[in-house]
Amino acid sequence: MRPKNLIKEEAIRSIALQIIADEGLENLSMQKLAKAAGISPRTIYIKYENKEDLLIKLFIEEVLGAYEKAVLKNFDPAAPFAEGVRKLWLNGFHYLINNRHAFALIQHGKASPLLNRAYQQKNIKEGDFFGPIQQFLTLNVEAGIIKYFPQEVHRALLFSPMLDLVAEYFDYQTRPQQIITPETILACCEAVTQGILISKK
Amino acid sequence: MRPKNLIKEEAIRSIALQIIADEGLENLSMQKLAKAAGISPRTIYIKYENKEDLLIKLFIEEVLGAYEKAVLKNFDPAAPFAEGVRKLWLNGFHYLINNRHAFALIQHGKASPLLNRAYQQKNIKEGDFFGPIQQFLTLNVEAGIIKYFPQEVHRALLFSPMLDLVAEYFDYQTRPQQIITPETILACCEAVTQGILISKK
DNA sequence: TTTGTAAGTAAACAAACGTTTACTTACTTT
DNA sequence: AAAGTAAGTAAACGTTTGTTTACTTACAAA
Repeated sequence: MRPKNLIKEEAIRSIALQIIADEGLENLSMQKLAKAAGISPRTIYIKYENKEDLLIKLFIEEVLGAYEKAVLKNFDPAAPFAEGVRKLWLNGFHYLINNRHAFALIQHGKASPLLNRAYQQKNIKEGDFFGPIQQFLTLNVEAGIIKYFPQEVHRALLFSPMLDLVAEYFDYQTRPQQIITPETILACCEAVTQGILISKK
Repeated sequence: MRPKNLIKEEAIRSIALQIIADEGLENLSMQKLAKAAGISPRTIYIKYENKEDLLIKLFIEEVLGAYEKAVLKNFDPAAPFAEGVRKLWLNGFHYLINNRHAFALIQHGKASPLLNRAYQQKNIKEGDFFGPIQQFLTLNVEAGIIKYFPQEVHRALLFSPMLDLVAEYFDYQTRPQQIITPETILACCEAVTQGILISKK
């Protein structure tokens, strides 16, 4: 039996991400993708059931999986709160600005009903997505260091500004001066941290 | 000369928004839209140059315009900082949870290169988009009440968690218990406010 | 070295795409 | 009341869509 050509599999995924980032999800077609990857449309269907299957696997496995790994790299849930948040911010920020295509699909994941549903199902099936972060937050709530919120709310407060700053970073890449510097990121990280600390009166 | 039927114009816009919210931008087609609105495809082309023109006008005029108006309703740039932010949060949150279709297109605006470009151009042409908020922030920076950041960064810190919470609100609408309550919103609003205040030591 | 078989290709399928053509309708102006 | 005209329709344009059919290729196992 002829073995799968893994290089072609990788080409499909990376070129699909590139088209989505440059032209949007609405402009990705199977035929365009095949032509850009230098393969027959049929070959895509050997590796993926159909277009939806390709998009979902791209989003969940290729993008979210790698993003989670990058964010959690060298992260210690037992670290002091401010230090832990800083680690997560810097990991996430550096990964995303160096992986523009992945960031683009993450943004699509918040807009497209198809990807949104897939994400919700993944979150339900594997409750431990970004598990160490949940553990980290629970520890700090129980220690009376930060305010209690449901985990989704904690995530919105702590990390959604970071994603917005990545978007601004890319916007400013085409302009003469970048305003999203490493110092900006650290200052913003401190601000969100300060926001959910229980203030010592 | 036969006058334009404004009811049909409104139908095109509202049904387009509905399709985008329910099926995603990638599943909106001119023929599908015409059929759903009970009109001929040609009629859409009387009011819009082409599909891109329709999407951009929907996004900029119909959605962002109305959103800006709702957020700024009864907002006073001279109000105390915490009070002003609270007003903006409540205005925005209530508008978005009552206008699911508008929220969906705003999310697409962050993902789709077409809409993203259109937004950037609008922002460059009319520098006063969300002008009263800029004024409000400048006032509070100059008074030494809040930390200085570029306006885009201020907006990321103050408002991106709110949009994320709206997304969570809709996610939880299909589940037995809503976790994003008015109390949650107020508590989160206080957290982001606390984050950018200059702490009195 | 031959053979079995899944991986891969080129070409095609019907359906749907964005947009236009040819025509009719309804209202304003005279 | 008649004429002029932009709004509107039904049907079609050529192209592209997602997916499949019929065939070839390249490798593992025998």
